[in-house]
Amino acid sequence: MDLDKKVSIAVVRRLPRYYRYLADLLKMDITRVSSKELSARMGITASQIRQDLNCFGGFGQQGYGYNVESLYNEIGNILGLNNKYQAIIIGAGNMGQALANYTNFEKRGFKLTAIFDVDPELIGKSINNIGIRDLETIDSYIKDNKVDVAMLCVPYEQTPIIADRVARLGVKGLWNFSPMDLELPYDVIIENVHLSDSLMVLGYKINQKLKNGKNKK
Amino acid sequence: MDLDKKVSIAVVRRLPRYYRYLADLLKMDITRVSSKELSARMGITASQIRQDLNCFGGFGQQGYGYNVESLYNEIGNILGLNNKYQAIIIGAGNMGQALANYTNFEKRGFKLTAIFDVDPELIGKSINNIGIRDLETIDSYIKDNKVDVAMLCVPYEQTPIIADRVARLGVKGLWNFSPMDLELPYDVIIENVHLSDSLMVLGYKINQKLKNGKNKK
DNA sequence: TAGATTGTTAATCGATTAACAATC
DNA sequence: TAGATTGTTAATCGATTAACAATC
Repeated sequence: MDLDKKVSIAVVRRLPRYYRYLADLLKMDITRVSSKELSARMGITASQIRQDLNCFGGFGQQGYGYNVESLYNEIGNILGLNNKYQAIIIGAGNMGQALANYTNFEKRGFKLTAIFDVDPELIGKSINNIGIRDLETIDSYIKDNKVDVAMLCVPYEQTPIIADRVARLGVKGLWNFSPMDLELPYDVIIENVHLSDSLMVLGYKINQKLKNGKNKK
Repeated sequence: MDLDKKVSIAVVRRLPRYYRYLADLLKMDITRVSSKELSARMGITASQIRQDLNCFGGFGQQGYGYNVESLYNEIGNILGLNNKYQAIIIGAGNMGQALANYTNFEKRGFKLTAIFDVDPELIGKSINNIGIRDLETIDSYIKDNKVDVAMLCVPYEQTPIIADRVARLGVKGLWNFSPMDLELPYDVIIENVHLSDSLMVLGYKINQKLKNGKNKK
């Protein structure tokens, strides 16, 4: 419980995985788990599991292991899933609509409150009970509603412009779906989802496998 | 050009980023770039850039740097963007539809040939000129059409079942959008897009920032 | 108590950065 | 040629793994 030594991003990115595996165990009514058992399930070393968890506190008990439910809750807290960060989606195209239909924002610590677009066809409609508003009105909306997070699903060229605009208005975090690395001169947290990068990496991996297959002959 | 020392995944995941930045330079009609200049743009060290590129070959020239266009093409080749991996989308819900509307598959080395779903309302319709077929018919489709990649956008519970099914049929790679880590006893390449994990990490980062802000006072 | 398993320190491994000879 | 910049080796840094005393 002392900490505030900086936790590396590698550790942080494993937290949601732990959380998922613990949810599975919970569902199976398993009440305790050792780092060794979890290691076998997850395919990472028991040592790493213990190291990772100890970045945040001593959640286990010698000779016993970890209580599944309490560890699950602890990790949920660390991830801030109990938050209600006010979130908006900008861009109601395919990706924006897919996101808007995501039903687990609240379980992840977010609350979707509005969607914005420029298309008159879309403005006024609703997705999942969330209204689509005119992008022109976004400034006052953010000011009035203390928006914490903007989810950016706008076309490539628009992305840096909109990102800058909402960052100026005090949004704390951006979830960016455009294939670019945003650089903002503000103190804004950015989490990128680079789908096309991921796709290219998939292509690379398949190539490698095929190549190696041939070489082995 | 010797290589086949294994390239680490960290390096591979940077390749699409290099590719994007080089595309930007190309668009600006910049013909040459040094690792130092690229370093300044990308915010990674020049040393790392040179190390990364030299995993694949000596693309530069002493005293000159790198030719933007040829480096761009080289990286495209390494990523296999000239491939035409036959791809199908399984699940025509929100995410599946968003993917189906993605227009750059061919630029990324993939060709979308079919979409599958179980919903009678959807079967027979088309997205982006690609027909939605009955999931029941997927086995014969994969056999007849030599499908390389399946993009999994099916509900959580279905995912491992469908993944196993298409893996058995010889699909080479899976692009998985379900929040689970697929484990298949086959030699299948898996690339995960864990959107909810990404969202939780965003939440974590925002929490940390807020916490540190308070501590600093 | 004896056995099990953590929390934590120390050792190893791999990735990043620095340095510089090679060379365009 | 002199200057610039690569390719590559060596040094550093950080993350993962191993080991084990502490303790439930």
